Amino acid sequence: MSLRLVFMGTPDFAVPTLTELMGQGHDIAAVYTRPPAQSGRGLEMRLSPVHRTAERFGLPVLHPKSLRGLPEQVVFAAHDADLAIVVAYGLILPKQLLDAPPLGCLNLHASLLPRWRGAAPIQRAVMAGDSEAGVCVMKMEEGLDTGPVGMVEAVSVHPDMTAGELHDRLAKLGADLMVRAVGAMERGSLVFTPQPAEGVTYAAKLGNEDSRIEWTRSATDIHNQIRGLSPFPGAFANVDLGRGPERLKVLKARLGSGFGQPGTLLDAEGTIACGAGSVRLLQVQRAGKGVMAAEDFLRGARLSPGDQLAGRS
RNA sequence: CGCGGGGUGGAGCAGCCCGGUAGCUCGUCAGGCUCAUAACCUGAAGGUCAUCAGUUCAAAUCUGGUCCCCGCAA
Repeated sequence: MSLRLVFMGTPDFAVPTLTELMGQGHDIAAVYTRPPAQSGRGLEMRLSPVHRTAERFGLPVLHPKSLRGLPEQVVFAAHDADLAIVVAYGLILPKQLLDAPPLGCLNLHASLLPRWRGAAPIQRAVMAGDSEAGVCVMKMEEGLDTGPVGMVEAVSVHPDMTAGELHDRLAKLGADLMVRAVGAMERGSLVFTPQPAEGVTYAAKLGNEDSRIEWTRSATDIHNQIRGLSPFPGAFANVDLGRGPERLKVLKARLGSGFGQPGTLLDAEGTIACGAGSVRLLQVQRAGKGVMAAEDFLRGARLSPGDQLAGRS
């Protein structure tokens, strides 16, 4: 009545799927995740979210650095799984491994394929201002997110929705979708449809420059950038409050109504002029400080309408 | 020991370098003005300046320890 699975995943996004599959009573032979790494303040070794979840369930956890080597493939084959479930794992699966389970490998991807193949589909979708997003379950092949799609679920994206909100929504929806897909797989009733050749886009990994706010861009672009990067890693602007440039993360904003010289504070409510239009800050965070409402920031920063965020000059 | 910022009335900050009456912008409460108000005027309450120890006649301010929060980097 249940399948023998191998689960492969790393970040928070993958956790609900693992939890749901457990809840369905599937036999999870092993959980693969990225190896613990030094991260965070103090560079402590940290386990991935999936790693911690798997340990809580008492599941065996494997975290090889790579799956290319023959020994790893032998270990993988020895799990004798019917099917492998891959959700934001972060390692490339070589062909031998993809072919190992009788039912193959299913991947949960957070976009409406073929749009946004790749590393950061949720953020890229929001940053691009997409009004629709979703999750897909596809059968994995060698190419990057190119496999035929078995199930899709779409959601509309509200104009002020953040990537974080969409992420949580899709993680839950995706978990549900994957459970249904696995069930259908078990009954042999899951039909895969090749991805259309049209409409392919790639969601490149987020780089440092992606999070810098350039006030000369249009208000819409900036607003999309802000919500696409919220709450992590956060879009930021360099501001000068009299002690040299410092980082101001903008976690939440909405489109404003004024206009003016890009980068100028227009009113006491925190409206900043952009290249076209303006955005009104709602929630910000100064370097070293906690998240605060824009009005609190303005009070402490002693800025007044007409000031340039980046400083005089 | 990766680099760095910070903990000051309910909120956000200043004061610290050059020790000696607790300040600013708000919020709260009371009263006033007003047809009315989130506006304006007047007044009030509210702080062991994270914590422990040290230096000193005197510490928010200098020194050392501890706890907590956060930015960068990864």
